[in-house]
Amino acid sequence: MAERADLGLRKSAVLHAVVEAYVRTGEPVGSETIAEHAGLGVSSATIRNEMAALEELGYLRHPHTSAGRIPTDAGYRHYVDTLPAHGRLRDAQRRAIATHFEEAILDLEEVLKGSVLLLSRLTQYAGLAVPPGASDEQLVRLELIDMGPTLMVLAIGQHGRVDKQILDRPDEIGAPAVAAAERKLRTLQGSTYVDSQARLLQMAAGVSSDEHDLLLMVADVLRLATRGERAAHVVVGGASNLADETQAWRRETLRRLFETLEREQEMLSVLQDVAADDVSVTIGAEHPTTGEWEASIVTAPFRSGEATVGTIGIVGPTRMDYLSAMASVRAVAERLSGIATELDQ
Amino acid sequence: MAERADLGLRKSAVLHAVVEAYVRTGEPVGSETIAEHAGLGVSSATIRNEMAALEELGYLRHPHTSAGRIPTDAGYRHYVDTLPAHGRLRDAQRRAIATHFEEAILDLEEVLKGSVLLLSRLTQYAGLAVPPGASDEQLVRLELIDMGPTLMVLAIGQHGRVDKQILDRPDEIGAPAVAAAERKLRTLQGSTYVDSQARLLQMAAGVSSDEHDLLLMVADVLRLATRGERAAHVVVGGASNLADETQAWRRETLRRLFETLEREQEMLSVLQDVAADDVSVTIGAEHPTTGEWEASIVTAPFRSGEATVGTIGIVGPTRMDYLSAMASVRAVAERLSGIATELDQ
DNA sequence: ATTAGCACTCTGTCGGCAAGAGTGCCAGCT
DNA sequence: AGCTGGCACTCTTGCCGACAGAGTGCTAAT
Repeated sequence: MAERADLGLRKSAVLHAVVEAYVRTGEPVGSETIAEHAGLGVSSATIRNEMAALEELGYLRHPHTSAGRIPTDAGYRHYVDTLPAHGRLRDAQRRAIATHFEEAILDLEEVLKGSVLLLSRLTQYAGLAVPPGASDEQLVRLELIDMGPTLMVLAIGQHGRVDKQILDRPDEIGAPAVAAAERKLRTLQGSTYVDSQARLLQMAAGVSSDEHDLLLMVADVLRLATRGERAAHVVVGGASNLADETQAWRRETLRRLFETLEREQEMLSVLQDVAADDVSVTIGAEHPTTGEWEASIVTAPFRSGEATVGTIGIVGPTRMDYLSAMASVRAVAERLSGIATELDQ
Repeated sequence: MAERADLGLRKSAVLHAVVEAYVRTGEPVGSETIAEHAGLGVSSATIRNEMAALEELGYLRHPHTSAGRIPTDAGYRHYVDTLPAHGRLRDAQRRAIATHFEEAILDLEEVLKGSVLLLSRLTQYAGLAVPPGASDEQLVRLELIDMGPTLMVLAIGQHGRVDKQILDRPDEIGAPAVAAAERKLRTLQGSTYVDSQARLLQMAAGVSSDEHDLLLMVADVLRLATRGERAAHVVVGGASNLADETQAWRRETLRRLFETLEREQEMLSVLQDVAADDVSVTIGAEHPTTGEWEASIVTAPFRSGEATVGTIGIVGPTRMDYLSAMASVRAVAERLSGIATELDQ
């Protein structure tokens, strides 16, 4: 962020004006426009000089000799980093959020689905969320259900999460081994997912090979529920907004974007890369994946008490209304923190 | 299908040739092309006459005076209805299907997700599926779990389906009522979803108002699991294929298509409208929704024994390779029938 | 340091024109 | 009676050149 100081007040103001005009119109913006509407009290020639300097610094670029300027990813970055204050929501948006969170809260997973859709409506981009893992949640149930040819591991958490996994049942494992394992599992009800996982590994050490295998499988289900592949899936909503014709994506880019949105694994790793302590913005080529999409991601963590438990945000074109997107994401994340904290009482 | 006879062999052959050429190239096809490549042994002038007649009948249309012909929805319909035989899969496709179904089958829901992706890869369109409801499945578990401020209804079916619903717990319902309801629920384990539902309604008649409400809520969870909104959700996969640039959709149409694909309810009702006993094709304006999309849907039911339990298929542009799509959908549906039947033993 | 002025460059659009594709129809042939 | 070759006609597409418009970059003056 050394550039911020280097840039000087007026250059910064010009950059802001260019970003805002370009985001609004989608057209490259010329010096005249800025001179007239940005209220800087200087002529277009001066703006031209500033713009040339900003281009030299890598914040703006030129589609061709005689077109206006477009912000580069670095330009958007500087813009975002120097936004004077938190964006304000429009009244309608504020009301939409208030209304949305009026309903009774029962199931955090459902709330997240709804919140992602809410964000997609507020911003006209696509909403994303990573739900909490179950680490510190207590197990209300942990069962191994004998379903004949298969076994089902069933874990229910204190806040209503249900994880199931159907396992192939190796022929050599008989009902007694299952029953024995099942008895051990019952003793874990009431402890947390992480503790249970550890205790399962201990238990598995001192038992018959059949039972040993079963306990390890159960431990694995808990592992998946606490983090990683299965439990921490990604909730996507309102992706169709991205196909809107006002978004300037080429067809091929759009296809790749949708393709990745379908792959939970990949989305998860991207979101883990970009997540931060506060509202965080990742612009275009700042991350390989968003670079490929010519897209930006705005995320914010939500917390239960002090601990970050999940992430929510949006993905949209680099030509994004960052101020409004950040305000919406921040507002929704705050509400979610409230809900998550309350549910964890 | 009266038109089929009316049409005459040669007209039909011309229509087939036009459809196939258009599907292959995406360009309006002229009489010359057909005369040269369709092997009908007549001149282009004759083809022109036939084409004019087909246009008169509403099977072909003309983008403008001097362009080739494009099939109308009715043209595709006739083409599909008069396809001489079942399409054959290419060896690579056959192998892809065989490989895909080699894995151990544990969970029908997982199998469906995989099958939908398989179909989307085989056809380059988007895969769709409606999973079975639970009507005749037996309940392995039916529980009402007291989670403090909320209650969770949990139903587990014999084939591994898990339905949960978190309920708001009205203040006036105390632990005794929950425990009493819970005892009644246990007696239902082993009966089918539909039977249990009926018996719950009977039970609810003769008990205290608190318990009455609880039992009705549980019955409602079972109702949703057997049909309708919640249980019979729609599995979608490979939707990004539809954004491929070779598909001629306008941006706005594409957006609407994606938007609807996100709405399970709407998709479900569309799929229920178009489903039939065998491989079924719905072309463009034959259904309001597919009409709006300029798309076609190919579906086939899959069965357990004799009973149809679910639907699988694809959605793609009306300019679709119907023969190959039908062959793929048929092949996958047959495999699924095998799996569903086996799981139901 | 700023600005007015101006030459320059590049895009986008429009009209015209030629080539090409494909039709529709007619007259003659089998 | 049905098919076909021939031909005029129509419409699209691509291309060219011209032109207006937008916006820049530079220079000289303040």
